[in-house]
Amino acid sequence: MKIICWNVNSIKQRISHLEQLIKDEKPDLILLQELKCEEDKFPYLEFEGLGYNYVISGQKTFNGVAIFSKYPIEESIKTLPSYGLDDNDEQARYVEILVTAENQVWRIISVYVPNGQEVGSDKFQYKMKYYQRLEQHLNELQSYGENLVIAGDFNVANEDIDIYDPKKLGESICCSAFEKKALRSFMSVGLFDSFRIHKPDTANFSWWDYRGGAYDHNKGLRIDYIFANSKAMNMLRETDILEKYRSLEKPSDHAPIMAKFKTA
DNA sequence: ATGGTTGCTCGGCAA
Repeated sequence: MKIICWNVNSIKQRISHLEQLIKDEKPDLILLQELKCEEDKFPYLEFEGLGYNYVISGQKTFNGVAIFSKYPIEESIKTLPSYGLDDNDEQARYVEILVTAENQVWRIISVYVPNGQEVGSDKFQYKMKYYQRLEQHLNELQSYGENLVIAGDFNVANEDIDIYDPKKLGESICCSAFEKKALRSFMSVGLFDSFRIHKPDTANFSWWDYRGGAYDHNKGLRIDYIFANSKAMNMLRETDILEKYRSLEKPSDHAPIMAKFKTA
C-alpha cells in the first residue's frame, strides 16, 4: 500500500504535476492539502478514469484537504472534533476515512495544521488548540486497534535535522519550542514519524519558501509527515520525499512525501 | 536583507 501525501498549494494550479505524480508513482492513497478550492469547483474530470474514490473537504480561497483512495471508502469524516476548544471552527483542514486493504482495516487521515503566522498571535493560539484537538482525537482512535495513518502538513519541524539553519531560525514560526512540544505531545499517543524511523540520519526537507530563492539554496524545513501507529509501522517498507516535484516549473512550495506499507 | 514570492482575487491577506 503506497501512500503519497502532498500540500499542492492550489489544486487548480497543480493539475499537471499531480497527473505526473499519479502516473509515475501509482499510489493507492493520495492525501492532499491546501486545495484552495470549493468541493463543487474541484477538477474532478481531470482525475476521472484513474480508479480513485474521493473524499474532499473544500472551502473558497483557503485550506481544503482531500483523500483519493483505490480502495472503497467505507466511512468518511470531515471535521476534527472541537472538545470545547474551538466550537466555531469551520476551516476545511481535516478528512478521515476507513478502508479495507488485504482484509485489514486502515483509518487514514489527511490534515492541514494551521500555520500560526507568528508565535503568540491569535493564529498561533488557534494552532496550539488544533494540536490539543488532534491529540485528543487520535488518542481516541488509538483505542480502536486499527491500522492508523495520519499525514499532512503539520507546520512544525520536529528536530534540528529538519531545519536548514536551526540557530538562525531559533524560535520562529514552525520551529519554536512551543510547537515542537505540541507536535511531540501529539505523537506521544503512539504515532511514529515514518520518514525519521526509516531514515534516522537523513536531512531532507519537504518545504522551501517561494521567496529569496530558498529552494536553490536548499533553505527548507521538513514539516510534512506521514505518522503511523505501531501496528501499521510494523508493515512499513519504504519512505521518501519526492523532491523533484519542487524543481518543476511553477511548483508547489511543498514536495510530495511517500510511505509504503506491506499489507499482505 | 523585517525583504522576498506565489495564489486567490482584483486590494490585501495568507503562507
